[in-house]
Amino acid sequence: MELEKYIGVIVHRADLKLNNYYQKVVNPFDITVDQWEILVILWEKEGITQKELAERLYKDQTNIARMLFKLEKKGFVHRVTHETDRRSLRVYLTPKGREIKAEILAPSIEAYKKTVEGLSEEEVETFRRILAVMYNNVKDL
Amino acid sequence: MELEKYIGVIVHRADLKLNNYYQKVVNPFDITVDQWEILVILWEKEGITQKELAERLYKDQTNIARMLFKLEKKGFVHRVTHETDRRSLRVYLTPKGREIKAEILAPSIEAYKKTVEGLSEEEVETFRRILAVMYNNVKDL
DNA sequence: ATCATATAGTTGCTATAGCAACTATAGACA
DNA sequence: TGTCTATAGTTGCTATAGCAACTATATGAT
Repeated sequence: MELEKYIGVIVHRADLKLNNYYQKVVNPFDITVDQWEILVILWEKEGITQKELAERLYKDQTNIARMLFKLEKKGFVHRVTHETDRRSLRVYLTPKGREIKAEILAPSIEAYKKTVEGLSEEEVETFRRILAVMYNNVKDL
Repeated sequence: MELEKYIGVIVHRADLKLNNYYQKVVNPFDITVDQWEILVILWEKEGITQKELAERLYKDQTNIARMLFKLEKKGFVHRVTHETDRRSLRVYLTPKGREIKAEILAPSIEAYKKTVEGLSEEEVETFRRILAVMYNNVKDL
């Protein structure tokens, strides 16, 4: 069977190119794409714990911790021990972390538009639906 | 804009899950998914150089070299200096590398079937087409 | 033949992914 | 109170990704 027939192979290749492009979009803000994902969640709601952040982003708690460490070092977030559960850390944005929200929106939307260029809304919706089916097909295997 | 609206985000999540599943499929053979990709190419044609392998797989030559080093260490391939261009290395399979070809085929096809379960052939084709459009949209940006 | 440039591959660095082992704290229960 | 178990987070390890700098060899122009 040819390599390109495997869904995982072509999705992986697309993922790399997409990530590459999105990285260029967020580069001017001195963050990585994954760090940007964290910020998107925090712009919506601050004070959540690392564990909640990991669940929300479907990412490993280990890596969320490391990404937050880098974001903290760069001055975008700070972490505070949870008042009633001293095992947990609540994550908050710094002024610097809040500032870039507005600046990054336009280039983000632009990136989305460029990604789906030449496709109808129906096609994009179809794509989302089929991708979700595949995701659910393999997620617990 | 919501995080899940971004194509890169959902494709990335799907990619991770797919890779995770495929890794479990090839685990019994003591290889990683990316090492399997290299073997698939070599099963079709041996003696190609690292550079050709990288181009064929759309991967970084640096990483191909490192993966080949691991495959060589595990005894699946061996590398021979090109006869007329001593900068190049030709990659060949060892008997061990050739052997697993037949064994790995059935589980691979099974994995493909599980991935596209519940989808018609038309839907899978549509998915491939749209993914290709998105890939081409961002590949040179 | 010589010299400049291009190419194949390697090394080193930083990023995320994911797993196992570990620390510290919480919570339940005798 | 003391103990057992569950949970939040960290550390260490190995994998790929991608970029820059480097070595060695090849090639083209003069």
